[in-house]
Amino acid sequence: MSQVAYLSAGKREQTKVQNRQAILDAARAVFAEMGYDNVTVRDIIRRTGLAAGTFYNYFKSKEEVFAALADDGARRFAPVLKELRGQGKGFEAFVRDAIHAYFHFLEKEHATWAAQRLVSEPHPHVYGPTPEMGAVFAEVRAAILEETARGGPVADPDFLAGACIAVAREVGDRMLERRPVDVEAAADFAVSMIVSGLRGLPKAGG
Amino acid sequence: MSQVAYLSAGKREQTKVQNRQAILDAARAVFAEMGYDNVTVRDIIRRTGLAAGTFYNYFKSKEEVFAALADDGARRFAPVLKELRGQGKGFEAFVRDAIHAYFHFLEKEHATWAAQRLVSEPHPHVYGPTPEMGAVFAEVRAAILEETARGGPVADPDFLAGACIAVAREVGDRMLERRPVDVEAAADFAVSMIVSGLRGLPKAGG
Amino acid sequence: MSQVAYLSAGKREQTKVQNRQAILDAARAVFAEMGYDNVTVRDIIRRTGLAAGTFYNYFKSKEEVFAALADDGARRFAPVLKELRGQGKGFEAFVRDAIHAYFHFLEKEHATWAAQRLVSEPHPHVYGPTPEMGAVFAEVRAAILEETARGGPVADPDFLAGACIAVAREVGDRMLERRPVDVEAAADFAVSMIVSGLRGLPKAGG
Amino acid sequence: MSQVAYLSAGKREQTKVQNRQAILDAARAVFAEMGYDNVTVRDIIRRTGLAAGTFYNYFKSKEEVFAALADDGARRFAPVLKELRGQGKGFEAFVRDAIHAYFHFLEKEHATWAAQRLVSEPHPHVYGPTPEMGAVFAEVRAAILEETARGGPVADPDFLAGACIAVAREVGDRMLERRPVDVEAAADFAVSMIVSGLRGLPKAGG
DNA sequence: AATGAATGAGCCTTCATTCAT
DNA sequence: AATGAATGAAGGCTCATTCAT
Repeated sequence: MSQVAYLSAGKREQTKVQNRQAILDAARAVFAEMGYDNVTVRDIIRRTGLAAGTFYNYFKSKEEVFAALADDGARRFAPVLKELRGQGKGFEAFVRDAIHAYFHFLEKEHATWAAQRLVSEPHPHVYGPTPEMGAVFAEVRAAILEETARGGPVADPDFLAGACIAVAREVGDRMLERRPVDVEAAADFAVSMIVSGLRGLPKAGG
Repeated sequence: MSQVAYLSAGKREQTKVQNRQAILDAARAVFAEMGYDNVTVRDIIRRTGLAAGTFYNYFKSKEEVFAALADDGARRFAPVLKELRGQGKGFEAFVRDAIHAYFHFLEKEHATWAAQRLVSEPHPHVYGPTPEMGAVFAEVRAAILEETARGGPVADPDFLAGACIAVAREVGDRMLERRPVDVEAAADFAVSMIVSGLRGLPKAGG
Repeated sequence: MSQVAYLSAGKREQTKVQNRQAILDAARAVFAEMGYDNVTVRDIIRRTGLAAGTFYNYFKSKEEVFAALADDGARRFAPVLKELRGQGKGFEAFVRDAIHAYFHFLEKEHATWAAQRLVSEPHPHVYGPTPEMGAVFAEVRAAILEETARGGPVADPDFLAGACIAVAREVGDRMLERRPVDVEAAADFAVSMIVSGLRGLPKAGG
Repeated sequence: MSQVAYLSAGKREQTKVQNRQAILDAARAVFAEMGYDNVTVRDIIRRTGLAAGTFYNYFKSKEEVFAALADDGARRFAPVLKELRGQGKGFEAFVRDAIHAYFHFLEKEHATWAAQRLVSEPHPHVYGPTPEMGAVFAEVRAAILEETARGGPVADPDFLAGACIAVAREVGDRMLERRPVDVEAAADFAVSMIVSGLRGLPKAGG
């Protein structure tokens, strides 16, 4: 029994992992299509082809799937940001790199998300959170605050972080909606807006 | 009943208008308290004290109430923007005035809205649309695009409008969450971010 | 509108009362047939022919229906017991009259209940509480305790009340299961068991 | 595995018996704690630590476990009753001995059961069957009928057996709920009620 | 045999919507 | 028009049972 344990861990375990992933994938898709609030557990499970009850073998609730997705996104994007921060290239370079990294991340990982706004037209859903965004935003915000602490603009940090995030998010969203997706152009625009915007704010000690 | 019909708007008419307004008011309140997605028609009518069926004499659905609220907001805010545009004080002045007008509007009309994000904490709702915002945004966006057309930055207009709106929205939201609500500070910040950001973008013919 | 209020209170109210009664009747029947624990709200509502949701217009839960039935039973039987107590005919006479009253009550009001044990054969349900019984038992118990306090047997009052109730209940149940239902014979038996049993217990001051 | 098959009951056999017993023990415990009706198969197997599917290697359903427990109880209590019957000490002595034996059995075997009614307070569960009780009652009833046949009271045997059983059951239940558990007092009370009660009934040929 | 994930029926409950009054 | 009870479609969730491993 245990002599093959170092292999793929048996068919059962494999299926289990696959199912879990299937649920996560389905959840991501329906969250994107219908917006978190409008999604039901049944919507998620229906898309997987699994039985209704199976969902509850993996997650206790919609919230838990969402959290898992967010963790997932954070786990994958956080290292990138951390490395950028460690490079010590200065504030504007960091913003530039972070935005580019984020936009590339968005594009690579979630090309499918563009559907979100289009599909949800009939109901007044405007900004649906996507799980990874929440996680990513938290990271970006932390990074920005940290940079701010190092002699950056002294404007209200919450307003600042919020505004930067809002711009990146907004432009990133729109980027994904377009065909073809032009990451460079979108990132350049966002960087320009943010960097210029920051320059206009009062500096510490200035 | 009809013996008083010689008045300008018989009692029926009066009640009709009042009921409609009661529903709108209740809807605005519960949208603010629970977030659009979580509101049920029952929540709305329960707050009016009217009977369930009465709702359907005025609106076909929650969506329709939302749209009506948005219209309402637009109707009240649009004239303000229009006047600002007509003053011909130049681009940056317009942005400044528009932002201030919007933030004051937010504060005056909807001081109660600040509750929205706080109460919805337990679930990952991030950006809840509020009806007036949709309408206001549409106005602001149109105004910005118009200004852009007059020799403003040539950056992608969708990105630009989106980014400006996003900043105003984000900062405005955060402003409402604070105690005390400091409209001037928030507006100054938003104006600074946007105006500086715009300056960094390439000008037409530049 | 109000000029007919002294009449049957309008068709709406009438239907409402009828529906409520239909649910109570259905509940009584299925409680009897399947035992309280095994009954689902759907079992109840299914038997009424009403829609599933309608149940919740009248009761919040199975428990509430049960309580309503119990109240009902108590309301109808309590006066009878009270009168018996007031007659001051002495202890044994009271027991005799109470048992007879109870058995007649059982028979008149709930001849349909006999189904209970027979139908529930497949599952090990032994003693299902029936709503009225709970109420009636509470009354009988109180009456017995009161009598006990007047110089009756000094045996443990809980044991005593429990035993009397158990005998009445048991014999009453069996009586209902038989065809024809012979109230007199059953009541005589129960009275005899209880009265003789009581005589064997030590008296106060004896 | 089979290399130890020369033992009286190979390991498999051993485990098989142990698992069966584990399920029975767990079932008894949860029946006592939550009441038969509220117990799910999952509750039972969860307590054993076995896998869900394993349950079905031993029993087809909750009902079957219940029956097995009842058999078990019967198997252990029946010999006691049989011996009492064989002693030929007369009717009342038999009743006395049987009641005492039953109450002692209750106390020894199931001291833990007292929880049953207390924990199930919130719902109107009144008399939950416990497996052994069913078996024991069957035995007691048979014994009583047999004694009745030997010149005892000629009252309706079903009423009589039912009433005796009901008294024993009721008082036994209440006994278990008390602290400390006083078997003698409870048994004396029950015996007194039953014996006196029987004396009041018409004798055969009397 | 034991395992434990998958299944899907079924329960409770809420809700938008209809419609007789 | 206003009323508010009835309706029935979902949705969340649990559970007995099966079955591949």
